[in-house]
Amino acid sequence: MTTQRKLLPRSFYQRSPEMVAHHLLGKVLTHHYRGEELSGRVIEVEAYLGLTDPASHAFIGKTARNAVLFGPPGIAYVYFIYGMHYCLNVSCLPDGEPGGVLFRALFPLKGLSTMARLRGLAENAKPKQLTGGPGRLCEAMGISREAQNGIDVTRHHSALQIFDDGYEVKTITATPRIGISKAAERPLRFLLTSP
DNA sequence: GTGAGGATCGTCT
DNA sequence: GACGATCCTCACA
Repeated sequence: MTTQRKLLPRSFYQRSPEMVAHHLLGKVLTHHYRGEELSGRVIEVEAYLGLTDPASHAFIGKTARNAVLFGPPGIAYVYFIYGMHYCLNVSCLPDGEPGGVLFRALFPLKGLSTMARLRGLAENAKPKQLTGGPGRLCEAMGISREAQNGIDVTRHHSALQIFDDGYEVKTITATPRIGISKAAERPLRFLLTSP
């Protein structure tokens, strides 16, 4: 089971957000936080298509906030929402074409006690309480806009990276996206049914 | 167990 | 000046 883990290359992200979202399930998100490794398996994501998707931040055109989505693929896009939460995305498609994938939930693997502390929870907190939700997983992983927006997740020395550890994905379920008001009916949310 | 409402601020009009 | 790719708490059943 413990095969060598491989850092996902930029070409992995240079595809449509739907494809990238689909293939990101089961991969491992890792953040080097103050000398400690925090990591979790990706179990829920959503695709945001760009100029053709009214729910996407990129739909309105390029602005200071969403510039990362219009840049090269494989870059972390972190934004602040509702005055209290951060959400983590990774950019997709070639340079110049906007698109991204939102990380909605992880299954925590390493650094559980640090995650619990960052979330303000007890050591024995359930995975869902720790990293089940876009805002929660950012808090648990120590991710903020100032520090992580614009980071290249395909570089070997990046604080934020995504690996393939050989985990075999069994069943993927597609459902409508959560918490949006426009184009809410499109099935662009993907999740693993058995982590 | 389920549902309503509040917190709180960066970003765009 | 309005609103949002959310989360938490507190009623009520």
